Amino acid sequence: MKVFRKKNKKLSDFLSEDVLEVLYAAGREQSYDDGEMIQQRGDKWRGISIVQTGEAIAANVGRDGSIVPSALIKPGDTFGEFTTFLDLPRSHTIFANGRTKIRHIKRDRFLALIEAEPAISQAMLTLTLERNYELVSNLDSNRRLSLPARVARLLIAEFDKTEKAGTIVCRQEDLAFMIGVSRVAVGKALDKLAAQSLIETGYGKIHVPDTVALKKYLRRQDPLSST
Amino acid sequence: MKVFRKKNKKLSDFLSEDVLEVLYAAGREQSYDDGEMIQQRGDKWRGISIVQTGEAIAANVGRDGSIVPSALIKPGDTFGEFTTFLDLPRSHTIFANGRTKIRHIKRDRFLALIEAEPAISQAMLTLTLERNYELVSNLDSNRRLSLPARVARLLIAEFDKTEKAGTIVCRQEDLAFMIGVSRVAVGKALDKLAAQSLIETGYGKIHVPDTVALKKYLRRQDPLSST
DNA sequence: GAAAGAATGCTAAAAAGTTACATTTGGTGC
DNA sequence: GCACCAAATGTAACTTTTTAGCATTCTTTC
Repeated sequence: MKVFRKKNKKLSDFLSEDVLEVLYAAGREQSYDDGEMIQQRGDKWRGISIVQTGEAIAANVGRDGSIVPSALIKPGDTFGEFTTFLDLPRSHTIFANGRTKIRHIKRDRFLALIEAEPAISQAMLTLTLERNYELVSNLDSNRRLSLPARVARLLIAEFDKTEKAGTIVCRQEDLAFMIGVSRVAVGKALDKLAAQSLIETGYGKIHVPDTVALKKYLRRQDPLSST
Repeated sequence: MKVFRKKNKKLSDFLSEDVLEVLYAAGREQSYDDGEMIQQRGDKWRGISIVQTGEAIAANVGRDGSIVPSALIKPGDTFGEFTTFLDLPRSHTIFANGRTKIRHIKRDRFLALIEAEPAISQAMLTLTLERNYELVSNLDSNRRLSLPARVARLLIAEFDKTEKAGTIVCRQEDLAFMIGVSRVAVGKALDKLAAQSLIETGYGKIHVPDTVALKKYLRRQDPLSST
């Protein structure tokens, strides 16, 4: 399964080298083999973890026992905030995707650290607000927009602002998962977009001949959209 | 329209009297009459606002121009975080609901303040993470659960943990709005719950004779649910 | 206690989404 | 290059939800 790249900012974008070093020094680095479990949903271990090299996949177990990946965690990304600040157990099971090194910082140690270095909690606050905003605007779009528009929104997000055209390599099933509907529904939505020549579908890929036109289409559907 | 109460924590739950005083002193108090507009979607004014007395309603403008309330902001609640930390324009239009006093703190002033008082950004971080967690678990439920189960979940959230039974005063339309479906669909879902004697519907109210039974029903539908 | 307004109930048709199964596509080994 | 297999997409029947209209029931108020 393809997990779409998150283009989000990271802690390291907000912290100076000095602070980062202090932060890293507070943790214990651990290596994981490809596929190895890093944490399990429900685990009580509390603290912040930072991916150093490699990547990890956060997943949930579906009702039928199948494993449903939900996010790709890349170098510089953190997880464990809920356990550290909200006293909640781990909400996802996380696996290493390829050989991966992760730095774990114990809760108490981390809390002491942000006491000493206020920049850390401010950086985390900014990141969390960003994520929050993203969640809210997704929720909002999903309410107001038709499925073709939501698909268009997702496709647009995969392009950099300046790209005029391009091909996205992904299966319809991946899009379906991200949006939270069935593959068939996505297929129909893609048909509708294709009927307006906004996209061209292929086997395992989708070509967008004119990103500007697609954005214009989305704006027509969603006047409030600022994206 | 009834807007469901948020039972969330507030900044004041995390900050000492001293810090709170400093925070309040940094702002300028402003009074609003009932219905007066406090901010408008798109406004560029940056800073944090804290409700002191009264309450405010955050709303969005629907596609048809109708005003759709989306949250009730109560004393102690804050808004404006996105504008302060993410450089985004105001995402909602906010009206005073009854005579309301609000303390506005300018962005630069606020940033200087959290530099001096790290406890503030840490408190905000905790609050934001909490909200984040709520959003994620909602998103998740909505994906996996049938409509009756989602309705049940919403009803359960209205009770305190200890309450064994009770009546919720709300229109089906309010439930529909919160879940994001039509009133008719909610009506049918309520019928299904009523058929299992989990609830009793009334005019503008819903009675839950046994919250434990309702929770049990929800858990049956959603094994992952911890709520 | 009648009238007006508010909320729910009901119906039917259309739209959107799901499930299960069929077909097409692209790679692999020979 | 061809036969085959797995992966990805397409199709069709079915279910859920929406929309929209009107009917009914409940509450408040005069």
